[in-house]
Parts: sequence; structure tokens; C-alpha cells
Amino acid sequence: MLAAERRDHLLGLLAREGKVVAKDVAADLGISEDSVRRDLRDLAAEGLCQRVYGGALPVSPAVVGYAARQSVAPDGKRRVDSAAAALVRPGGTLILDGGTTALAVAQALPQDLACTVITHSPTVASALLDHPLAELFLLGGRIFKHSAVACGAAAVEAAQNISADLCLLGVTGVHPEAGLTTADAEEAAMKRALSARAADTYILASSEKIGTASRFRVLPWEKVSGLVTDADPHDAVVEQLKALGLEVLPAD
Amino acid sequence: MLAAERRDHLLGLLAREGKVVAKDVAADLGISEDSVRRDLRDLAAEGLCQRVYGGALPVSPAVVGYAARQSVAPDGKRRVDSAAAALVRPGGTLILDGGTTALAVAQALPQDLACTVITHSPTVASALLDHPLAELFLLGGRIFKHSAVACGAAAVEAAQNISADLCLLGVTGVHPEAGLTTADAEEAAMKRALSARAADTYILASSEKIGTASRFRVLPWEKVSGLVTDADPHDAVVEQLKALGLEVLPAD
DNA sequence: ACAGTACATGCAGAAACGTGCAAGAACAGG
DNA sequence: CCTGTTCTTGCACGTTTCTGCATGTACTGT
Repeated sequence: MLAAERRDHLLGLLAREGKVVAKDVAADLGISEDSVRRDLRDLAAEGLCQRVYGGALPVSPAVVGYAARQSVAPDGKRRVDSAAAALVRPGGTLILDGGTTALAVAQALPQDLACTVITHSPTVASALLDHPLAELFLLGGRIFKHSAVACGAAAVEAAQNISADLCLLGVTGVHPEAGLTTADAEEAAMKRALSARAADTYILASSEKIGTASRFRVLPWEKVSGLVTDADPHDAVVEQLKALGLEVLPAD
Repeated sequence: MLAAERRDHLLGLLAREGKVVAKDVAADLGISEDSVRRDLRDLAAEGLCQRVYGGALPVSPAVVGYAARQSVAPDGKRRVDSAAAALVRPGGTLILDGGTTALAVAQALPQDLACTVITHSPTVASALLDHPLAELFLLGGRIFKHSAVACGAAAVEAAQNISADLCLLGVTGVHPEAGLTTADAEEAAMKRALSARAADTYILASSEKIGTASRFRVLPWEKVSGLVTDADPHDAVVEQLKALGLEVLPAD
């Protein structure tokens, strides 16, 4: 039995039965009470349960959903996505790009945040199906399989009919001179079309993207409001971007 | 054993069993734990799994539940889906509805079948992303979460711009007098719009749907070419449908 | 107040981990 | 066909993490 499994098991018990008794679980799983207690302590530290004498109780349901999702997100991108999710205002409209980082953002949207999400990614849409409050709008078009998003003329046309407060774009390259770049021309055009429909555009860029460039330009810096990244704020490239007047949101 | 094989094996285990224990896999495959760990590390870097102490877990528990649900799909739907998939001709264009049965059809499409699939379901689209030959076109619109498909004016409008050889629709009720019915008016309208764009419309109906009716009429029998079902061909209701001139394709 | 239980902490053995290294396979170029 | 390069794989090593036990403390119910 994996340690992470135990944690899931405990969270499951909390959700299903509304409580956990350390002694019983230890007996059920055939492990020591100490391990159960340690797990519960950790979960409580992350806000996933409320520790009580003898076991643990769930915290408020909305918070659980959110925090539990956080706990299963891969650590690397986790901080970028929650920082990006925090940009979304209650009641606002968000255009969300495709790609793994954007998907992580979708999963990081708090369960108690009511907002409208517009996306051209069936994957992102699927991930948000069980979000209790998010309104979903899907942009159709021909699907580009390698990136799993709708692109092309139809998709760009569909994008013309929407508008939003915020657009979160993933890119493959973030470079001071080359600007924001990606590997496919159609994708680049689609990202441009999405960005044009939002008041503000922020770029999602995990640290390995910083300082690299791909074949096709997506946007010049002037069209971008900011950058969400987990890169070191004192990184040379990041400093250059700040000098360009870009808002850099550190993710930690 | 090829490295790519190992990766597939690991992903398969994750999907089927919901976890991977490095030690066990190493013993099973007769390779070192180091290789397993390296693979898991790589997969985690690509966001395909979550690395934990002792092994790995799927990225999202929801995905597992989903994959597990598929794998234990009742035999009934399985046979309906392959019978329906057989209706698709090489090079043809298929409009595929949303819902679990349609999803099963998507997964039953032979890997060597080149065709175009048009769908308003992000879930179906996601499922076909890894089909090597299928061309995918997504119909956008407001997402109705309970059924996980795009519906409404925008979606209907998007449907006007496409046409296809075959339309496969799932419904919740199949009744000789009431016709084909479903539980939601918007969904019913969307299904009508899809059906209107295809030369032939076939209905996907696992046996429990036969003889029942829901609130909203989707189509009259005249607009339907046939029915794919795993119900007994000599069932009274099925015989009635045949008498109406319907082609009934048995699934076995 | 007292007994019984739950708890935190420290500790030690075991297991898992990351890294560097070397042997071998696969491959490209001559 | 040979050679140099790159990639993969397994092993060894030191490090980190986990787990159960022991100990002393805190809490609960009678």
C-alpha cells in the first residue's frame, strides 16, 4: 500500500462517511496507528481535514474539492496554475487555452468560484465538466490532434463571437526578442484570435520555457499584460521581460 | 522489451488499477527498479502520471474512475458499440452524439479506419485524440454539463455548416408510439439538428432503453434509418419497430 | 482525581530515491 | 565493414523518506 494511497483512502472515508477513526483505519488497513495519525496530521496541515481527538473530520465541502485537486497536481506546474487561477475574478469570463499547463489551471479553479470558461480544448472542457459553478463554452472547429485543440478558420471564426475579461495562453517559447512563440502556425493564429477577444492576456510559462523560442510568433509583448511563471524572479531573462514593462507574477 | 512498451504498460496499469508500484512492476517485467523509476519520472514530467513515494498514481483520480468505468462497461454496450462502429465506411464522415454509448462507439472505431468524426461532445473528442487516422471536427457552443455536450443556438448553428454520411445518436427512450425521446429539450433539438445534416441516422439503444419513453421527442421514426441494439431480436417492441420499416441491427 | 486512551516526539531499521558510472546496444557516417 | 557517438540499462553509493516502536505527555470520561 502506497503512502499516497493511504491518504486517498482517508480522504475517501472522510467524504463518504464524514469521519475517520484512527484506530479503526489502522486495523482495517493493517498498519500502525502512528502512520494513520501522521497522515491525518499532514492532511490537516494542508487543510484537507480537521484533526480531532481520536481521528479526523472533513472540512467544508467546497474547500475539500479544491484542496484535494491541488494535492494531486504535479508539483512542477502546480504553482503556476494556482497563481493563474487566482487571476480569475468571481463572475468573470475566462478564455482558457489548451495544453497541459492550461489543463492544470482548469483543475486549479476553486470549486466555489463562479465564472464562465471559454475554451477551444475538448480536454479542458472535459476537465471542467464536474466543476459545480463554472459555465462552459466550447469553441468548435477542426481538431489539431498533436495539441488537442480546435484550430483553423472555423475555430477562429467562432472566437470572433465571444469576448472575455481574461485570456490565459500557454506558449512553448518565451524570449525577450523573439516574443511569445509556438511550434505550429495554426495554433499561433488561434492563440492570437483568442487573445484579441479578451481585455487582458496573461501567459502561462513554466520555467523551462523561459528564454527559449519556437518557430512561430504568437504575440508581441505589447499585447500581453503579464506572465505567470515559476521561474526565479531574478533570472536574467525574467528581469529583461520586466524591463519591457511586463507584469511578472511569481508562482509560489 | 522496448522502452515504449514499458511506458505503455505503465500507463495501462495506471488506467486499469489506479496505481503503479515500482517494485512490483520491476519484478513482473524482469527489469530493474531503476528503469521503472526512470520511466515514471519521465511520464510524470510529461504530466501523464503523478509520482509518489513507492510508485505512481494517475494524474487525476477522475480520469481513473472514468477509465475504470469504461473497462467494466457492461457487455451490452460493448456489443452495441462495435456493431455501430461497423456502420462507418472507410473515408466516410460520421456525426457522433454525446453520452456513454456514443463514447463507447468512439472507442470501438478500428484503429485502421480512416474517417472524419464530427461531434458536439468534448468527451468523445478527447477519446478520439489518439486515434491515428480519424479526422476530428468539434461543434462548439454552450456546454450542458449534465450530458457533457454542446447545445443551444450556437451549437445548432455550427451544425448547419457540416454534413455527413452517417449520424449515430444516443437516446434515453425508444418507444413504438412515442418515438425517440430524451430528457432535455435542448438536447433533443441538438440531436435533431445533427440528424438533419446526415444522409442516414442510426439510433444507439442498449436494451434497457427499448420500450421506454422520456419527456421530449427527438425524431419521428420516418427520419431514422435504423436501430442498433443488443435487445432480443424477437422482443415484442423490437418486432413492432421492424414492422414500422426500421432496420434493426442486432449487436452480438 | 484517576484510569485509560490518544497523542507527539525521538529513534532505528528498512525501503525508496537520485546520481554517477560503466557496459552494452543502436545508430550514423565513413 | 568498421568506428565513433549516443542512448539505454543496470549497478553501486550516499541520501532521503517512511514506518513501527518506545517513551513521556496530554486529553477524556467516569
